[in-house]
Amino acid sequence: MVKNTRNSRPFILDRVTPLFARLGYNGVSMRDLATAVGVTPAALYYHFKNKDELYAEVVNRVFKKKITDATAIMTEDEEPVKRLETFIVWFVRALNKDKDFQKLLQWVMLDNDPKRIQALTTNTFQELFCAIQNLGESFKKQYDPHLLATSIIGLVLYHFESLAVRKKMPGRRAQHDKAETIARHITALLENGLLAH
Amino acid sequence: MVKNTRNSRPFILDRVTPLFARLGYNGVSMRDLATAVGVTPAALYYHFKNKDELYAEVVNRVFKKKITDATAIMTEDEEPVKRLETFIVWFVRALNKDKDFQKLLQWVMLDNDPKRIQALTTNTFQELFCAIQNLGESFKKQYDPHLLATSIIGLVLYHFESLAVRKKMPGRRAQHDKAETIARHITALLENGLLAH
DNA sequence: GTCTATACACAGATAGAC
DNA sequence: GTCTATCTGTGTATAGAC
Repeated sequence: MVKNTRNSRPFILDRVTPLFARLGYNGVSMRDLATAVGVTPAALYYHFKNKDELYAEVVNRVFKKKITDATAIMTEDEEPVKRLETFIVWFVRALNKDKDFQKLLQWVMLDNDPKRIQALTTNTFQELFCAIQNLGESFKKQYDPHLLATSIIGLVLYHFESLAVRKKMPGRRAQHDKAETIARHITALLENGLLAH
Repeated sequence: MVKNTRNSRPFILDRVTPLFARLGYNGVSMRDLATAVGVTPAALYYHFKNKDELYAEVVNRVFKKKITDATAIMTEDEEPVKRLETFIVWFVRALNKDKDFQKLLQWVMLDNDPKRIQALTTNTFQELFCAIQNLGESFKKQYDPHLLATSIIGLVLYHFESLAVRKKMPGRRAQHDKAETIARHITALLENGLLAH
């Protein structure tokens, strides 16, 4: 029987996600998290076995829906160029809108636990990565699919990963933050390259 | 007067760098670091004011020389295409060879301290970033220099940031780890794009 | 210059009252 | 379902012996 629906699992995850996203697993304590939820640490342990499980649920919840959406886009029955463009626009928008998603993606890449990496890869990323690889193959034989998929993802991601540093750079303008501007730049560069005439 | 030269500052930094690189600032304790050096925590506090200073020195030392080398390459008196290619080869090789450099670069991007970000940006990254921006401008007017510089860096970096996850992906081959292969792929993609005929 | 010993705050986690 | 109280380990950091 639920005594206080405000503090059930989804509510806790909502409150806790931004903290993990900003400071990482080792950057926050159960006390910090409890404070953010508005309860005591003991209450957290009623709902989640330990800190690890809480973190895993946060990451899972944030990624699951996004990746499903993305995979749907990638397997649509469109011509390759169109599919690539749709994906880039979706990816840029998702990263721009959901900062927690973007940050957690960054933290997850630095994780050292082989089990967590394995789980995340096979359960979450694999399907999308393969879809991007397949898309890449439909362009030209000259590019290795694995390397091409990596390049595409990195090209998009880094515009957000580097934000804190780039903000301090000379030549920086407000328009560089707009999702549409970034998406258009990436698409053009990826399709035409630097030396197109 | 130096009693034990084995444990002076450079020696400590050497021993401590891989730990910070692998686990991040919050992932290691002064006890861990002292053990890696082969001394007690108290000895560490004789050489460094606190953990913050130790970390700052590690990051600074690892980045300083690399960035100087890179900036030299970027300001050489060569034609743009050649300069870009040289830079990419250098960058890929540096990331491939020095895993600590690569990992610290990743950790630094997740730092939340405005002071540390500011210091690192102006003292370390700015010069190189501007050089890449300038190089980008010599290609075509159609690409925004700031966005283009970001794209080039991200294109290279992500091949290394994503390594742990990509290792578990189907379609992965040993050649994808070779610096030359990665550099050639990135250069080709960047210059010609996906739709070149 | 490095040690032993230790202070003291804070970490994750649990027991048991309500 | 959430609390108070608390255990135990580990965190950063220092004092003072050698």
